[in-house]
Amino acid sequence: MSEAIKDLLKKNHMSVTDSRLQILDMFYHAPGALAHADIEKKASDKIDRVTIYRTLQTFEEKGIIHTIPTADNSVKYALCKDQCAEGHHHDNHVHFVCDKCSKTICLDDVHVPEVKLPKGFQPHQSNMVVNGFCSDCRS
Amino acid sequence: MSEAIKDLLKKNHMSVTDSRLQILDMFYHAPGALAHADIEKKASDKIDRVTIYRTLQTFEEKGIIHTIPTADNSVKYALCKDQCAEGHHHDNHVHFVCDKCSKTICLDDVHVPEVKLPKGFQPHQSNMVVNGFCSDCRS
DNA sequence: ACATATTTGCAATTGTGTTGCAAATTTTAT
DNA sequence: ATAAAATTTGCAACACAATTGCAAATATGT
Repeated sequence: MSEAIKDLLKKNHMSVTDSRLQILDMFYHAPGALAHADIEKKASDKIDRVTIYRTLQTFEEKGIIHTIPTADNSVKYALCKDQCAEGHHHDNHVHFVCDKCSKTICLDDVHVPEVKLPKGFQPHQSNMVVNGFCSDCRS
Repeated sequence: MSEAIKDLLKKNHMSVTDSRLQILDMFYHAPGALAHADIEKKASDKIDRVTIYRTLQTFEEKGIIHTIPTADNSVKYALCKDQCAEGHHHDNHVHFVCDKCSKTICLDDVHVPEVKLPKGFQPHQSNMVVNGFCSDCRS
């Protein structure tokens, strides 16, 4: 099962270690985005807090995961659907945060619409986060 | 000069204090959004860290300022253009963050477009942040 | 299998935000 | 204008999140 994950690490020129395999595996099986705390809790063999921070940072730099700009300023991460270029993300999809179960989901197929900015502004990247009830939680 | 600011405080049933006048004044004269740290630095008569936190929180509850969901998960505040209802914000404008000077600006006239969500998702609120170069910084 | 390079875990440190409480300030009623 | 009541402030202490330096452990390339 973890062969594919190992390959992903190798393809990105990273050493294959237990922590990395375990964390990447979590992302592949998670229902939505993961926060540092989620990973810390779920890790079966305890992984050091610091290692988790460093792993997330490395994954992000390599373009394997991306951070999600939530409205409540908490930090969550999710897999980049298509590999992003190293040091350069290009995922322009909308993110959804459920107000009830607080699951955070990448809507890979919904991409952020363009907006017309006032004169002089030069846009590089747009982020959009929608809050509401997810399909599991709406009554 | 601060008469208008005093009135705003009174209108919202808040005691008129030096810290509040000073902080509100900063917002009225700031070029963009302010972070807690900005206020702490700029305050001429030093205002206690805790007082700043509490003042920002109160202003937000009263609908005088709103938080801005930046992509880097830092917390910034800006004036609500029209008074928001107490405990209920209704500003649906796009925010712009400059990648060079990192000024954060409310684009009051650009409002967040609707997006079509997948089946089952029930949206309540949308936030959009655009990064790029502001009118002062584009070359 | 060994030497080299990378990663990990620990301890210590920094940063951010919160809470309780007494002193100071503001408001309200007189 | 003054005194009592209510609110706000500043300080100390705390809780939690995140970063750094460094030695020990693990992974890689030959």
